[in-house]
Amino acid sequence: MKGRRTRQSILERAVDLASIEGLEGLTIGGLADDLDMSKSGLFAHFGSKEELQLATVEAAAERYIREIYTPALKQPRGFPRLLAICESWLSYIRRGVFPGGCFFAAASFEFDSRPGPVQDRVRRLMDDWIGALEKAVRMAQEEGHLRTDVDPSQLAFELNALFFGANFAFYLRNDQQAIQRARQAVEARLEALRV
Amino acid sequence: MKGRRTRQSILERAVDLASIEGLEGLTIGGLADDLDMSKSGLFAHFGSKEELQLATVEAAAERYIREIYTPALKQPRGFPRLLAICESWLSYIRRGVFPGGCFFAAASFEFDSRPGPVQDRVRRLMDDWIGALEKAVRMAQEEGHLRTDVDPSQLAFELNALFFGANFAFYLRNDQQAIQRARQAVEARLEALRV
DNA sequence: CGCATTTACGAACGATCGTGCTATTTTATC
DNA sequence: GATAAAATAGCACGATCGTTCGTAAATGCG
Repeated sequence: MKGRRTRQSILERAVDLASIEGLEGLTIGGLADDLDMSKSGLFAHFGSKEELQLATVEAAAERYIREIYTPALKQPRGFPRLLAICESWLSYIRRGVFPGGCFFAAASFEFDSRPGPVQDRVRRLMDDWIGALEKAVRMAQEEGHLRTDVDPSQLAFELNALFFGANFAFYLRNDQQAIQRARQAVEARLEALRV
Repeated sequence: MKGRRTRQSILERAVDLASIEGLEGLTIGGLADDLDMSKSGLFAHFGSKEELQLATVEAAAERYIREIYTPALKQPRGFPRLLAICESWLSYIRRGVFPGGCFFAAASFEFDSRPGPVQDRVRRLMDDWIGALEKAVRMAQEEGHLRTDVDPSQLAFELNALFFGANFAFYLRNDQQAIQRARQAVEARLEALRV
C-alpha cells in the first residue's frame, strides 16, 4: 500500500512544520503546497484537521521516543540510565531533532488551555514521559545508586523543568550556553543525590 | 479621550484571550464579538493584527510587572527580595493572573521559531525578565546573603526553568502539587546557597 | 448649544480556512 | 495486460480571516 507510505511522509513534514508554526498554525493547504500535492489528496488521508493533528502528535511521539528514550535504555538501569536520559534530552535539543524546538514543550504550552482530543493526547503523552522519568529515578534508588529520601516525582519535576528551561533559552533567547547551563544544573542535582 | 480607555479595555481582554488561544489564535472578529463591538471599530484602534499583537504583549508585560515584580520590590534587597520574587511568581500562577497560564511562557514557546517584530518584542521582554532575576541574585551576593561562587546567570536560568515547569505541571497536567514542588526546589536551592 | 473631531459601525473585498463531492489517475491482484 | 480498488486531483461550498472605505454616532471644546 502506497497510501501508508505517503501518509507517513506527510506526517514527518507535518511534525516539522508544527514544531515551528504550532499544531493550530499547521494548515492543510500549506502542508499540501509544501509537499507538492493537492489539498484534497492530502485531506483524504485524515478526514479532518483534528485527525491530522492527532496523527501528527503520534508521529512526533515516535520520533521523540526514538531519539531520546530508546537510546538511553541501552545504558544499564540505575544512575547511568538516568543520566543518559538527561544527556539524551539535551543532545536532542542541540541536534535540533524538531526544527522549531521540542515539539512537546511547544504543544504543552499551546494546548494547556485548549480542551479537546488533542489536549487529551498531549497530556497523556506528557504524563507518560514524566512517568518514565520517575521510573528511571526509582530504579536508580532500587539499584542503590541514589538516595531514597528524595521523592521520584519531585526529582522528575525538576529535571523536566530544566529541560523546558533549556529549550526556552536555546530557541527563543539564542543562548548558546543554555544546554551547558542545564547540564550543569542536572549533574549538580544528581551528583548531590548519588550514594 | 474615550479612545484610550476603550483601547485599554480591549487589550485587557485580548491579553486574557491570548493567554488561552495564543497570540496567533487571537482573532480580530472573535475579540470584537467577545467585547460586543464591531470588527472594524476594534480594528481602527490598531491598524493591523501585528500591531494588536504587539499592543497585547505590552499590556501583558504591564500586568506581569505589576503582579510579580513590583510587589516583590517592597522587600529589602538581597535574599528577602530574591525569595519574594520567586514566591510572587508561584503565587501568580496559583492565582491565575492570566486565565490560560503564564502569558510569557506561552508566547515564548509560540514565537520561538516565528521571526518578526512580535518575536523580537517577546525576546526582549524575556531578556529583561531574566536580567531582573540575575540582578536580584547579584544584589543578594553584594549584600552578603548569598554565596558568590554561583553565577547569577546560572541561578537565574534554574529559577526561571522551575517557574516554567510549574506552569506546565499546573496548567496542562492539572498537578495540584506543582506549585508546592516548585517552591520546594526553589527554597532548597536558595537555602543551600545562603551564607 | 453648536460644531469640529474623534470614535464606532456596516458592508464589502480578496484570500484562505476546513470540508465535501466527482472524476481521473495510479496501484495492486489475477 | 485486464480489472477492481486505492489514491490523488480538481473544483466548489460556506465560513472566517485581515483589511479598506464611506458613513453615522458619540464626544469634548468654545
